[in-house]
Amino acid sequence: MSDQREKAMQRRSKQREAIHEELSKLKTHPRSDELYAIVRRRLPNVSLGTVYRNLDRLQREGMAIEIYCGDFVRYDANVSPHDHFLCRTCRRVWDFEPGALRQEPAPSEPQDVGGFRVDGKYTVFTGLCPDCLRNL
Amino acid sequence: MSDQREKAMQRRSKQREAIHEELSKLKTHPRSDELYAIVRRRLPNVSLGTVYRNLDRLQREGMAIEIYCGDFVRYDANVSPHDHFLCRTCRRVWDFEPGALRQEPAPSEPQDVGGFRVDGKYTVFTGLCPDCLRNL
DNA sequence: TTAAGTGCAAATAGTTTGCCAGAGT
DNA sequence: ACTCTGGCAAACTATTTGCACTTAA
Repeated sequence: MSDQREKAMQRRSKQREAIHEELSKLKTHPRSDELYAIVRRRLPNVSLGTVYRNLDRLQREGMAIEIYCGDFVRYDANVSPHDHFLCRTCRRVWDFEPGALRQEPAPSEPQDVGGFRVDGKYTVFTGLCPDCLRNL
Repeated sequence: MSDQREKAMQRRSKQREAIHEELSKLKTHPRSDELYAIVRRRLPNVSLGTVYRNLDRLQREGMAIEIYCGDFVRYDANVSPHDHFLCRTCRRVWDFEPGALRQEPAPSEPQDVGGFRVDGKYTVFTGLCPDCLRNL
């Protein structure tokens, strides 16, 4: 009764490495197209589809997280638990450690709560960033 | 120096009323197309564009909230602070009051934190819902 | 009467996918 | 060699928008 399926062999690729490295350097939580432009400076032939495929894979493997911003997704190579701030005006995302608004950290192991298996949590604060507040 | 601009007059419409009422009846956090199908039973000629326009307006007026699910948006007429759970498999959204994982409520008034004006907060837990856990 | 709101369809934009060539082990 | 991975472009899907017509006030 054992599962006979072969696990697909995982190969490394310079594209995925470049995508992960460039994402790791950034603190700006780039959109796919922004990261694509940056990776293209290193690998001029990389395609946007490859960026999407690898961001999805990195996320599934726990090496990146997705931040849903409504009209698009932003990516972050910092997978340690932290919150974000989404500016309603410029739609940039910032890391946020709000002191007085401190959150419970996400469970590090999947945890069963009321019949749900919780394996992640994300908190996004919304409002106006300092730049947009200044230009009000 | 006073602002002479006329504020645009706001009219009621049976479409917006129907959209808000039907959304209020639902506890399922529908997608736009799901709500569209329901409203269409009352107003067979409403268009999807009208549903979008009014959901956006209800949200801006504080009568509904948007829940970003990555590939689409879900809507909720319950604007009182509460968290959500997004199932990674079926991508349904549930209300979530996680007891041990209790959150700080969102600030009811805009609050300035480290140069940011925070006017909202949303927390989404992710994982597997009871149904999908059963079918594993 | 008049401009806000709607219906419709076309346009937009982010993301996904099929296919075949290319590369990692 | 075997098959995972990528490049490319077409396809897909949620959402937005332009425009002429309705309708609330």
